[in-house]
Amino acid sequence: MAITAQTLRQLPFFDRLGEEALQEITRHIHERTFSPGQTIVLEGEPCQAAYFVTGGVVRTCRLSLEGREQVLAYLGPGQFFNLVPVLDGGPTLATVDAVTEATLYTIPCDRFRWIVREHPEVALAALERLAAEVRRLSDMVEDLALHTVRTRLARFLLTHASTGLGGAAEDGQPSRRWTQEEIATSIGTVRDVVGRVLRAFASEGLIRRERGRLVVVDWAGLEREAMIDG
Amino acid sequence: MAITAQTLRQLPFFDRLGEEALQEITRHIHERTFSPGQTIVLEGEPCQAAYFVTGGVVRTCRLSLEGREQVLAYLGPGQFFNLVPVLDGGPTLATVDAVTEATLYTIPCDRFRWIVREHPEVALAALERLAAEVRRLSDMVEDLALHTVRTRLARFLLTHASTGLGGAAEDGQPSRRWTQEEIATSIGTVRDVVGRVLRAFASEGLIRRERGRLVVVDWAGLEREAMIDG
DNA sequence: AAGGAGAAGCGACTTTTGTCATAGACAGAC
DNA sequence: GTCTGTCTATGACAAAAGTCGCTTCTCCTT
Repeated sequence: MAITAQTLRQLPFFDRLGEEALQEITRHIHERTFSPGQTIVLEGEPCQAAYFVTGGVVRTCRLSLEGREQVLAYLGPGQFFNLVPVLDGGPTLATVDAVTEATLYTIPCDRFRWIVREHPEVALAALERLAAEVRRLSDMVEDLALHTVRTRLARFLLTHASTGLGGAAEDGQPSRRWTQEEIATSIGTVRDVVGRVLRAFASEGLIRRERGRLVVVDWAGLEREAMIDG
Repeated sequence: MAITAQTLRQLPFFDRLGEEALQEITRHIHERTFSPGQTIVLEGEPCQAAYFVTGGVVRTCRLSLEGREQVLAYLGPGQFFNLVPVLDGGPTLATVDAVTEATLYTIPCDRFRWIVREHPEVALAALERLAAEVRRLSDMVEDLALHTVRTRLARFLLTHASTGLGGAAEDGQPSRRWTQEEIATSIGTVRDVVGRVLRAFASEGLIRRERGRLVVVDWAGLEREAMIDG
């Protein structure tokens, strides 16, 4: 598929640019496709390019020497990664791999830096995005440092299950189906512990588990576990 | 002390601005002083202003309902806080209080936003700063999610003790003296545990403890505990 | 329909972390 | 000096988190 100024304009970052600028940028963008599980960039490597997700889902994560991993974010269409290393020229911040089949637009590092310098609108868009990132990460730090796995799991359930979690939810929202392993790497623990706490929640009547799906039964109760306000 | 274009120019963010712009900005900046322990901004409040530290040390932290706290950063002269809420207009991200007597320059929110929009140099400086912040926070998340207290404490010692920790270090660097409580809130645990692990390190000959000061004895050994590389 | 791979269930056990209670050490205030 | 408040030492204990081993379930492939 050809990359045109039209397709570019649909992305954040570029939605406020003029026609000529878009034309110019178009020449430096390439589209790449990755299959599930494939690694896109590796933590610690020198920064090569900036990436836009245009289709599918990718995740950024950190891994420890013992093989445990911590997911920093799941990213879908319209979202961006590698912004930090592109801006500061440092090594890649986290490993990114494709969760589903994913298509990405890539822009070489120096080219993107040039765009940011030449087009204040883009710089402002980048600021917004980084600010959001700082917010998210601060919340993660607080969660990990100050709350138990039980609390973190309750919060995860509240934010990821509208009414049911996994498969098509009852309200029609086809929310993603999460494995215990995925939940574990999102909230900073291991699969077994997630399973144990889910069992506890189920036996306390907070959630129901049917055919591998999780359904929130007692929303208020879960909120209590999540210690929303006080 | 009057705030002049000269004093402003010594700060990051403004060091690349022209004379007239600085003059203009000067009119909107106020200086305030805080005494140790005093709260400067409170997490969750609507954003009032952007702050520059010009003297002393402040810290940003999050607190839990149980009274535990997690320090996100210690900031000294030349450093900035409240950048995120100023940019995105959201609530204040973390509580900030003065560690020592501290003097700050404050710029009203909307005024700073205006400066960022009008002066791309400032926007770029802000990008740099946010990028650094994202890096730091990502590291914290990894540490908290994937490493034990023992490992985190070893890392803390390595990064905060050039050769000795607390009081004037042997190499002349008058590195700050840390209480166990402060260490605990920095690495996401509680005082008692820090004390316990320090005792362990001491009995294993990794550090020495003299008159309330900590001295790294076996740097390589500590690096092993910190799991630097593999 | 059988086989297999990935996911989940579950119990026993270990380690790590957090809590509590109490005592000592030390520095500065008066 | 004595007092007082902050910091530290230390052990006993409780709770949370992580590890292991093995079973069971499900869905997909052949």
